[in-house]
Amino acid sequence: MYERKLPIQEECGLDLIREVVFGKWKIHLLYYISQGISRPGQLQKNIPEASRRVLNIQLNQLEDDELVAKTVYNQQPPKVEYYLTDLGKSIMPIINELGQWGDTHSEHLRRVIKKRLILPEA
Amino acid sequence: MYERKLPIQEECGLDLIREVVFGKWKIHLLYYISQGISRPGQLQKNIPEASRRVLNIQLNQLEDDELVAKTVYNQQPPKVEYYLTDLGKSIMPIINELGQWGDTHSEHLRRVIKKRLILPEA
DNA sequence: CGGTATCCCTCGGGATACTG
DNA sequence: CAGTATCCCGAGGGATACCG
Repeated sequence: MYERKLPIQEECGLDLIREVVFGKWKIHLLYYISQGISRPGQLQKNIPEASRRVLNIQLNQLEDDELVAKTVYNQQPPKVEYYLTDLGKSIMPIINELGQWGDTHSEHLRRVIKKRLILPEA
Repeated sequence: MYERKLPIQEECGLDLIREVVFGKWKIHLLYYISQGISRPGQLQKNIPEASRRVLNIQLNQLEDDELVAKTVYNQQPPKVEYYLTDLGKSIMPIINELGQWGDTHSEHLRRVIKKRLILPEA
């Protein structure tokens, strides 16, 4: 009965997840795209705290990771529509659960997070 | 029929989640603690890629956010045991799902992630 | 409207060494 | 064994301006 040195199976799943969805705005982007908000301008409006540049970077990464894809319409003015791939769709249930969890405990979470922002000046 | 400017409910859940679980090792820590690996030294062994310092920082944040708590035994040598709070327990199902999703798609994910690391030298 | 380039700066996180 | 202090670095991300 050897102990496993590295519980590869479980551990790596979490590592991979982190690589793919731990950008500051990635879960938001996935969420909004899943809601049919497909155009970059719309996404930007829904996440005003993020700059256009960062949003594009993270969209590109999501594209590289094949969680989203886009349709480019060759016209003036340009028009682009993002959509979830099958892989992207497969992760949405979990992201929705995360969002719900955050909502459910929002009061508590807001409290502890604020503490983090204020205490430092002690 | 007004459009909602800010879909506060859903959006904020995701923001809060990010604040609480998006440290580099937080989901790993939660996972291992949930598996009964409660002592700092053991956690360290299971996450050798992380330094002791960072692990402690993230454990402290998880503590601040009240996802985990610890028991300190006043003895020599010292002994500390972390455990999940009710709030922490409540998020484990989702984290497990994340891990499973990562495992399920590990082949695909490893492929696209590697691409990210190699292409840049073009 | 969509995308990228440049610049800059914060801060998360790694290494090491020290205290209880 | 557990925790913290110091030092340092790179990446991630914000602002702005410019091409298609």
